[in-house]
Amino acid sequence: MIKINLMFSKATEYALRATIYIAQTTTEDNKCSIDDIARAIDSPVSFTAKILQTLRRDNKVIRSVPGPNGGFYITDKCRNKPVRAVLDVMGEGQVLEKCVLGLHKCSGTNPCPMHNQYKEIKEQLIELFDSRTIQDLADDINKGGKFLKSR
Amino acid sequence: MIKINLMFSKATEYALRATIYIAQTTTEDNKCSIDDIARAIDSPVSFTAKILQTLRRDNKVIRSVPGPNGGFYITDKCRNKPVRAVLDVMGEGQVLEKCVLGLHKCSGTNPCPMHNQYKEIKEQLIELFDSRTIQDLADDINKGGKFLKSR
DNA sequence: TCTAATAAGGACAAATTTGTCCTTAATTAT
DNA sequence: ATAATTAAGGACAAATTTGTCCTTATTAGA
Repeated sequence: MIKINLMFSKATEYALRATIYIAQTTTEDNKCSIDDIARAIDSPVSFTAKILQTLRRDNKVIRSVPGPNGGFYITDKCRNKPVRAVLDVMGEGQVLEKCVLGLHKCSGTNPCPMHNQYKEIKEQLIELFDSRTIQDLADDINKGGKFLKSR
Repeated sequence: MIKINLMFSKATEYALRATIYIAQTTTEDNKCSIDDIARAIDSPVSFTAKILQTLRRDNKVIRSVPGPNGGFYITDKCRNKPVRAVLDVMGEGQVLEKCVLGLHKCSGTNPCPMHNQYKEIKEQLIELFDSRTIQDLADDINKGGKFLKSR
């Protein structure tokens, strides 16, 4: 049995991929369904449905309407949010700040032995998730050569 | 309820801290006990015991002997292994290679939209865990100003 | 050899994460 | 209004991770 964890929970990985897919394929007038999304990002349908509920909470990331021609979509305002917004709504916003060795309080004044070197990497990670927007990543896919599932 | 996951499992975090503590405080003639370790790294005793069993497997990272004056210690050979060795024995050696979006096969030929930028960060992470040795980190602590638990 | 000290190991329990299924609610089109 | 379509939401189940506890094995020393 091989381990494959890193960085984010499965739920957050699905959330990131789903959000990017929604940004890539929908407008307010052209929504997509749970089934579309799960197929496109290669995720379990029912679990994905749960995650989409979280993503739409308070309209922070995506929106949805039920009924015929309903489904999920994203507003222009949300498209332009940093990817970090997805982490936040999934409750993993602080993940990028965490200590590699798991100290509850690891900082310049109480550093773990990895702190100083890891800090620089951490800053790049934070910059990456704060500077790239959801739309940004969707555009990458539409330009071609980038994917949301393995082939 | 706040989330605090990142990067490694709790088990691996404890494993890293425990190994560093053992390198910091023991020699073949001066071992330390499970209780010492759990106290020093602020981890649950019984769970730590389990993790230590894994770490000593095949003498890959640490060694142990039961009985009076027994306990855990590390050989010079193992001290000088990269921290990556701890990840390997904990079954998380591949963690650093993983895709941030969770694609099973994310690579230059099948990249996720984060791949290119994340690759550079990933390389630094790998370099960090491959270049720093266990003893290295233990020395940091002995020099003072670095810690294995929060104060 | 006996006892004490210590780790090894198995069985189990609790907590969390991942996932499914079914019913209800909302929306649209007829 | 009614029917069809779709998401919302709750209850539950499975899998994994985290953690505990108890018994056994090993070692050292008296």
